[in-house]
Amino acid sequence: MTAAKTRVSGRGRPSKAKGLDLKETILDAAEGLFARHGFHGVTTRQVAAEAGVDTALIHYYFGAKRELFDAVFLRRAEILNQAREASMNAYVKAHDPETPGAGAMTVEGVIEAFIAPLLRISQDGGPGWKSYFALVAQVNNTPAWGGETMARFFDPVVHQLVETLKIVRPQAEYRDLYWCYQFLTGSMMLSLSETGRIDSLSEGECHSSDLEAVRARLFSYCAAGFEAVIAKASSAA
Amino acid sequence: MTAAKTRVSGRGRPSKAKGLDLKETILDAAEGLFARHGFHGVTTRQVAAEAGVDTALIHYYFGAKRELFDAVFLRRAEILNQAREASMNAYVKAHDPETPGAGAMTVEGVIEAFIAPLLRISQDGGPGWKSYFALVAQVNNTPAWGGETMARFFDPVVHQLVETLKIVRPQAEYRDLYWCYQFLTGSMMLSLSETGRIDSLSEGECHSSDLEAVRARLFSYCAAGFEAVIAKASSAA
DNA sequence: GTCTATAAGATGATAGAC
DNA sequence: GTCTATCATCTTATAGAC
Repeated sequence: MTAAKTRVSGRGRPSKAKGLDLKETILDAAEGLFARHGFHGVTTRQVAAEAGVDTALIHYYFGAKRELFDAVFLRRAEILNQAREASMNAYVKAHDPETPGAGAMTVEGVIEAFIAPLLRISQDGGPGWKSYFALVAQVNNTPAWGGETMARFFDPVVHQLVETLKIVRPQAEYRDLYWCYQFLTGSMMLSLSETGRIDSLSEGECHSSDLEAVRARLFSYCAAGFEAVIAKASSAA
Repeated sequence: MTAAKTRVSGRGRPSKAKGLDLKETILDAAEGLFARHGFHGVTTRQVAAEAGVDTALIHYYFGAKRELFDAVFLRRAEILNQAREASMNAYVKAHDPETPGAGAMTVEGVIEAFIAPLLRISQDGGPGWKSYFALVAQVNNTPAWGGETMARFFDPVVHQLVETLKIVRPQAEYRDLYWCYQFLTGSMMLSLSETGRIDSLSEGECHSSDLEAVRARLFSYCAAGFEAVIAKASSAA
């Protein structure tokens, strides 16, 4: 539906050194389509049409279709990881016990430091980021190559989360923290993908695009869940 | 990989009135493949090969590819809904205030009545059910036609959950209950789809196939989350 | 860098023999 | 009911002109 950015037809002299812009245009188009229909649900022709470029250009820039997908996935993963790592480091630093007057870290605080950057980026980052989160959510639930892809890109920051939580609750077992992380990531990814299901389910009471509503609830929801699981495990031991 | 059930080749006289069995065989094959690779990631030829039947038979029995998918999705949805509805009705009845000696309903109890049937079916139902849950999880995170499909099949039982929770916590706002349900379903679906990611993430500490571990944590995790969100909303009002 | 043209093969679906 | 054979179309990807 959406055509090319500037030029309508590919006629005549390409308006100079568009190479890099075109590459981004193709990535944007691919990102949106992959997010909506999945890897196999999109053809390179569709991507070319959406980007307003020729099919051959896609192969010229990215090679095979799967490489295009990886390029889409990789483009924002780095930014995401840096934002989350910085957020968690800042939280830990702000609650350094050596710092006078700094309060102690809390489970909810750590979880907020882990999730909040994603909500903020989704809210302020524009439609490309919305598509990207939907894409990640889909990959996360794809058994075939999803688990491997997620691990490759996002495992380090998750380990950072778990280790930080282990500092806050030293008595907690790692297996409880990992299970709780799985619960957390399921909730978080579904919320970030904004599927619209809660809109119809709640008959207009809630809107999946309302990430402020997510922010107001998800942190305390997850924190209470973590605490409950940890407490239950301790009492059973 | 897996060949046909009984006959090795399609040669000779088909061993009588196999029609219904074959239909199920095709559905089983399609279910497993769709669960792993999604709708567009599977070809009718692959389904035919996996089922050990001819390609034409698939169209003879089910028509178009999308109709085959719907048949796969529908086959177990009904069973699932009945199991969950029965479980929740039984829980409500067991805690009827009119019944002498019956304790009051709890948030955790209601949530357990909602989720436990799925865990039990996945544990006792065989590999077909495992595939089915992975398939539902994938559809749940598919923006294109996923939301609509999920709504069509599973909205009623979710409304039943929300209404029952509203009885247990009358002061809770519906929007809080719907948001918490979204968090719950994200956790639940990811756990049921057994993607294997937690296995590598936890370096062998946890296994996604260990639904007993999920059972031991998910109910209390979600219940604590619901309570926290409800409490926060009340105090803010 | 960008387009035209096309190769080489896979895909959903059907008609008709048995 | 089941299989053979095939159509018409679409797919990814490349070679080569400009």
